[in-house]
Amino acid sequence: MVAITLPDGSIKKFDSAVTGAEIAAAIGPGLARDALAIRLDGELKDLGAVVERDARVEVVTRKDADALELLRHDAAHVMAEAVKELYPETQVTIGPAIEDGFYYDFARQTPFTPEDLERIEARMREVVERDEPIAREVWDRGEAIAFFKQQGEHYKAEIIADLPPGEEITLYRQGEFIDLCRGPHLPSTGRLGKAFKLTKLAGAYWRGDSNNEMLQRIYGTAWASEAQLADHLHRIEEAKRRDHRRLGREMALFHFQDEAVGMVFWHPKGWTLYGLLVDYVRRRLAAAGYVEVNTPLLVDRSLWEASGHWEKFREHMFTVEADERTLALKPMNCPGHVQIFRQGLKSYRDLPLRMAEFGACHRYEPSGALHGLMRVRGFTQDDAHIFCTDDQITSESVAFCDLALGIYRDFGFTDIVIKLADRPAVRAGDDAVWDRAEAALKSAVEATGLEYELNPGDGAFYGPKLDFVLRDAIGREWQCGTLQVDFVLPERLDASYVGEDGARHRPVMLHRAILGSIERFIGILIEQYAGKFPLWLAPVQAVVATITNDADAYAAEVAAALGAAGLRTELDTGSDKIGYKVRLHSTRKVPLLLAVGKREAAERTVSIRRLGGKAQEVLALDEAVARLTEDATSPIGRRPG
RNA sequence: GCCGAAGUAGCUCAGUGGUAGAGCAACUGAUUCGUAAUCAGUAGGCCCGCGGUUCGAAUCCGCGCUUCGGCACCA
Repeated sequence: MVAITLPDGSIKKFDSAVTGAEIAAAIGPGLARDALAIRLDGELKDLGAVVERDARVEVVTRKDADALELLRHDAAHVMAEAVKELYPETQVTIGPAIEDGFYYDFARQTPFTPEDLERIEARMREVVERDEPIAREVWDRGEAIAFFKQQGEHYKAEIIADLPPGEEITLYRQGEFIDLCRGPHLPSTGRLGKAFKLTKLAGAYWRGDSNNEMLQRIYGTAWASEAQLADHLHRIEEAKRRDHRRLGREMALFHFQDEAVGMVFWHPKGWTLYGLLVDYVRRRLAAAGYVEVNTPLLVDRSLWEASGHWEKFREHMFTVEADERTLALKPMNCPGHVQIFRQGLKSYRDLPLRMAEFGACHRYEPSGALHGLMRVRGFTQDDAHIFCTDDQITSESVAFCDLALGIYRDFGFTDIVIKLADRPAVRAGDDAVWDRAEAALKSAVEATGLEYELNPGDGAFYGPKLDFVLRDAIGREWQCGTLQVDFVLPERLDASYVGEDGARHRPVMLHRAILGSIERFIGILIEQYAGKFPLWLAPVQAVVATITNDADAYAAEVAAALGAAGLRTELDTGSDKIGYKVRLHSTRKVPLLLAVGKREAAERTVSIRRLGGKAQEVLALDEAVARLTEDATSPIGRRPG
């Protein structure tokens, strides 16, 4: 007797062991038809899995969130089957389900072409049409290895040979195609349905190691319904429309060109934005007790040798020869800050010393890593180093988390994941110090009340760190802030302070950034806001547009009044119709459009239209200036001057 | 850096061996209009670069550069 507890709490009894399919059938014919798999005591299993003892069972259908992973995993297998049919000389390797879809890595001499992709997708649809049953088989390890070797599938044989001893070797067979797989799978290929699409071709290293040969990866997306697929494709289009590289060009914010690969040419409107961000952060830092400094871009090699960068970071540094010496463009600001710290004797009374710099850094990034503003070779960090005692690590960490989260909130980021990376295998400093530093970071994160993830062993060699990952308006994640504890650099560069006891001590350095790089953060903001910046950040805040040229003189007066009140204002006295001007400035994403015609000129009013809205608000000029300057106030109050 | 694809007007793209094109943007003129496109005209090109094949190359071939999609990298 086997008693199966269903999700609604009811219990079905069977005389002997039953399969998932039989359980579904016992509940109802509709469910039997829709069943894809079961969840047995919380664990996903094939529909054909046998339940031999009392258990909780849920029947999984397309409507369940679990179904997506199954569908995607099956899509990968169906793709592999299609590829083997079309190109039998191809070897299969691995093909997992991933976010939004799946991929499969293949080994093949001649690369796949975009036309091959179409053929493969068409063949996949035939495999689905055939509705081949998918059967699970348990194999002996040696036999499985011999089988795949004999099939010419050397990668599969290698994977099996590397599986931990004692692990059950399961193969899944569908039609002529048989693949090593942990499962679970759908009962047949027909259940995959039609809601899938192959999306891109890419290279990928075998086992993710760049020392290995490169395989060919085919990516696809798969969903439970065609409506979901259409939604997904629509989201991709939406993301393209938000792409900061496209918006940056359209909005005349910046450009790149071949003579300065990976470095930004900031245009007037982009530089306005840049300045606004720096100004905002500068005032936040001042309020949080930081001092600001500036250190040289070009520094002699000897300092980088002393700091350890020459040894660990050399290949990412640009160098310059001059005066028979080798200078390096700074890739980081920390060694420079230690030089300032070392000027003059420091007392424990000087600590914590929070030293900030909008530090222009250059790094020779691999060419394939460059990506618009997000990954550049010349950028400016909102960097700071906090020199403090061991005892101050906790309070400084808590204060930093508070500051960072406040800043993120001002830009509309509230969905933030914090990652705590602790000691790596190879590290500097003794364990007692690591214990304290890790505990300090942990208590700082806990004080924020936010959830955090542990990245075990992912800390820097010189200390543990917290990373702040923001999730933007369309769900993408960006790592921005960081807080790193460093016990090593003060030692290497001989920073010290005099303690209460009159003896010399090593300070601890906390490396920290909030936006990360200004360039990158602007890229993120462009995409977060889809170019429609909040009023305080918009490069052009208002356009005064005339309805007829009779209002030109008054319009100039309105624009001047707004400009005098500190609003970034443009005047449009062109001879186009007001409808055209509304459209033009709307597509340019100007937040405020002030239309003035004969009526406004006569009454000394303005008609305000806000971006995205249709409503117009007619206000007296003085009132409008007061209202709009109020609306344009930055989150930390009016800009001085 | 590695695999693949692409590079034609400011932008989006057509042109696949025989006189470089369209739409939008720009410029000029007319129009003076009440909230997402007024009309007409003009101008705009080392077709990424360098070699090669050919009577002839934007088009075919080779090399290089850059960009895009991934992989690796992101101390």
